[in-house]
Amino acid sequence: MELASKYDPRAIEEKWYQFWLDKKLFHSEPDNRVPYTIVIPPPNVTGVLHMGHMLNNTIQDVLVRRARMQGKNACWVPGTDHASIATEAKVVKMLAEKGIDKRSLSRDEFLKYAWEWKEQYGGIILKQLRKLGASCDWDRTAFTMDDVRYESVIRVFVDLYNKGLIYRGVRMVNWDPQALTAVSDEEVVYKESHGKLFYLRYYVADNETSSHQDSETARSLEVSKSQKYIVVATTRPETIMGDTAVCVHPEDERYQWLRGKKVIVPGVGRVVPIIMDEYVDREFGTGALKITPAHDINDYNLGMKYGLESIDIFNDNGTLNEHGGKYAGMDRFACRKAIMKDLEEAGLVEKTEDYTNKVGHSERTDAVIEPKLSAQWFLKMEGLAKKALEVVEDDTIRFHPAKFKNTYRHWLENIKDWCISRQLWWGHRIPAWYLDVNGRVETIVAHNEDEAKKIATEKYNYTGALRQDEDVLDTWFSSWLWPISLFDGIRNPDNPEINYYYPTADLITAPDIIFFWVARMIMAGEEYRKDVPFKNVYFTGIVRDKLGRKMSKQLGNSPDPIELMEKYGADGVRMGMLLTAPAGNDLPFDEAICEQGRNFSNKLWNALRLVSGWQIGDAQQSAENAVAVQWMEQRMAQVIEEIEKDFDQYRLSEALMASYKLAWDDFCSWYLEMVKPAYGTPIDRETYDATISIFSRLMLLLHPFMPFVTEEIWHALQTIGKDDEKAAFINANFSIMNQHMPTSVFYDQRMLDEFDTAREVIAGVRNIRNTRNLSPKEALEVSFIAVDDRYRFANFNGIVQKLANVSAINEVKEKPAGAISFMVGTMECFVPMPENVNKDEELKKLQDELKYAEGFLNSVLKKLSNEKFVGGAPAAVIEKERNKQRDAETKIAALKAQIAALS
RNA sequence: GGGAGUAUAGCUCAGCUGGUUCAGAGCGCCUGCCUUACAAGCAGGAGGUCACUGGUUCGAACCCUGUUACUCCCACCA
Repeated sequence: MELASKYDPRAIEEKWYQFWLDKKLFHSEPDNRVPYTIVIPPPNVTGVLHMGHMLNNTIQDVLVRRARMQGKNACWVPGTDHASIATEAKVVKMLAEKGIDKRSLSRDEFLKYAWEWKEQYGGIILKQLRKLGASCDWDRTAFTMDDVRYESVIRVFVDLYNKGLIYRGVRMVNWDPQALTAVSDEEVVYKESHGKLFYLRYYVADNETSSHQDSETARSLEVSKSQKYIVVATTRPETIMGDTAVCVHPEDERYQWLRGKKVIVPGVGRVVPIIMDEYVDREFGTGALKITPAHDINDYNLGMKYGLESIDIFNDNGTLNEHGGKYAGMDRFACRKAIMKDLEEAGLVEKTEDYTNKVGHSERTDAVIEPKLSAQWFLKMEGLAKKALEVVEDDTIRFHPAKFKNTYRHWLENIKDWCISRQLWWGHRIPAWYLDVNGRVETIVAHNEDEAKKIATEKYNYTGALRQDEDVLDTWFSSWLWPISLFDGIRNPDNPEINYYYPTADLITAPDIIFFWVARMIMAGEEYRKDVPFKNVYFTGIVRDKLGRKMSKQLGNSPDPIELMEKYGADGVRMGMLLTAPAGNDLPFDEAICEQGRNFSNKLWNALRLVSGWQIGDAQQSAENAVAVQWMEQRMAQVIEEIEKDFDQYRLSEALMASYKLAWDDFCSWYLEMVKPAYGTPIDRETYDATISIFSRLMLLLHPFMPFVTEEIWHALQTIGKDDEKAAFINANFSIMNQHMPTSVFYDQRMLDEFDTAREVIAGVRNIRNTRNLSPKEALEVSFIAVDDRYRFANFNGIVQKLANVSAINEVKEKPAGAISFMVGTMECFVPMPENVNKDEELKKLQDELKYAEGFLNSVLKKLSNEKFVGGAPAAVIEKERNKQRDAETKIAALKAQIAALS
């Protein structure tokens, strides 16, 4: 059968993926083999594949495929994440486009829309992963909100609550007054904004009784201009209604006189204490800070520390509430203007400056974020963090690259309790119910409403309606259970699956979620399995564009992965990504590198074309071919050893590069050229079989990286020249996927060294041809003087003759007259060519070489004459230096002789 | 502001325990080739003061000091 000269991945990739699915080759069930488990970092259920996924999943697939071929029971579990914030935002937007306001819907109505959305768009990304060749066990596909996972989350919440690790508390959240929801820190974007810095006078209240006076009296005090005051700088004068203290640095000499005093909030008349705390930056403004505990996170912390009152002056929509006094009902920004006007008039403003600072805006609505106190659920971190840190510190879990240990440690040592509630509807609703008993609100945490009702009856003798908490859990509160919940290890902690597959082997993820996800999975693992969730964490880099910018939708600098795969083939794109992606390094993505991958597929394809065209003759194997096969075997064993080492250290790009060079350079450029029969002549059976075998094993080595082209070629090689057996072979489930990965074996280093010499001789001859414009068809002669057995290459004589088109190779004692020379180690090689020798050129070349050799010898001699070196360096090192000396001396003598002969 | 990291060829990176002729690889570039598998190819070649500075050592790309530049993470200044 004729093969096209260009490899076309499209049909081939589709064919084999379907084949693998049909034969259920990705499916895993517990058995006697060693398990190798990877759980996918679940992408957002409504997301689409981007370059980050491509990288991440390619790496997972490489590891899984390799493990499978190593005879392990490989199981890669796919799934998606409900991604509460992102998904809810998308649904809200979709509804808005239809003219539906989320606030007009009931929770159930909204969730119905959300589920519809999920059914429609959910899982697109998993389909896309198939194009990439991902060998996931699709039968196990999970979703963080499917029944098993939902129930697992609820159980864990109840369990942790009962253990006293979950509590409800008040915390400052980022409030979006437009969307009327709290948003996470990640959804706040800080923007430079030009505002003003207002300097306000806070008069000292001398009369101690003034703190109990009504505001009328206070206001009359305030107009008494004879009194002293302190000036406070603020960007947000509208919040002074919530001021409950003024803070200065305890060592600030300017304000020592205020120690223990009280001041009057301008325009408000409230008398508040002066407090002293080192938090204050003396350099900023006037070194005095007004404290508004309800509306600033730092003020809130100081308020807690000094037991200050917290006065919330805003409504949820950003207008002032009843605490705003005359400004009540006014928008916060309108209020800012109004209040400044009033203060100016009252003479309470010292000055106003232009000021640029960063103001948090909501990523979604662009509204200015208002810090707001609200009740939230928290998970205590202390005990969990301690264990999670230990297992990484003692290398029970290894990070690749290890530098991320530092980041991890730093975070865990400064960890705060985890706020696990979110004011959203899409997610796992918090299983807490409230009831009023004798005017008090009681909380019941239960697995479901029925259980809650039962508890209400038993504990409080209450049979009325229960009110469930409106919030849902942070998305990470389900993903942290992922390695356990995927195998139902929360609900059924002793089931055969969890016992077999857990702990998983490797986790492949991006470093930006080391805290959100990695650390928390480790905590959950320790808490619910008393064991780590994985043994290695491979941190991928971030995919950037050529200019080093992060890929993003806004910039439009992200190529569409599907289009890329159509252009270069999935194998080409996989290889392109892996070649530039050492662990933990950012990856400046350039389409050109996928081209390299495509070219490589094509190279392999053409090697198949070559081999499949060979006719087999009756001749005995020639000595040259026998040597070629032997050498290729040695070389392959050597590279396999390298590859194994690379994989052990998770250096995937190095492993791929080594395989690439083995296939392209050693196999195609050298080996195939060595054994390739002349046009029209057959090849001997022995060499042919060896070539098929080597080629096949090469495909095995490459298969984890380039699954499609290797399966195609491997199949072709097994059935080459046996068209009638092809169908049966395919039906028999034979796949490269379940072949055994070649392992390293002993190899003969001397043979490899000898070939290197031969290769240099070949290169030397080719170079002479090249520089002198000699046709490759014109056979040349080579002679050499070998003073050192290390540089003999007798076994490769025939090969040198074939590849360099040399008619004869002679060992000589003296340099032949009229020859061009070159050196390989200490061996002098000559190509007799009297008519072509340019004496001056030759002389210059030789003299340059001599100069270098002499310089080199000098440095070696210097070392060897240094007593401290001879005394201090290891014997092996000294021996090496002696060898260098001998080699250099030999070479210098040879060069001098040549120079003498020429001149 | 706190923490971590990086700096080697035009680009992206290796260089492991300081010691081979150590200054490497891939891509790119240059030259010559449509040589019966492959121009998505073949052969050959040029490219670097290992950021800078001082030190340790018989010996430094590698260890230490400082400087500079960049990157990332965390916190965020009224």
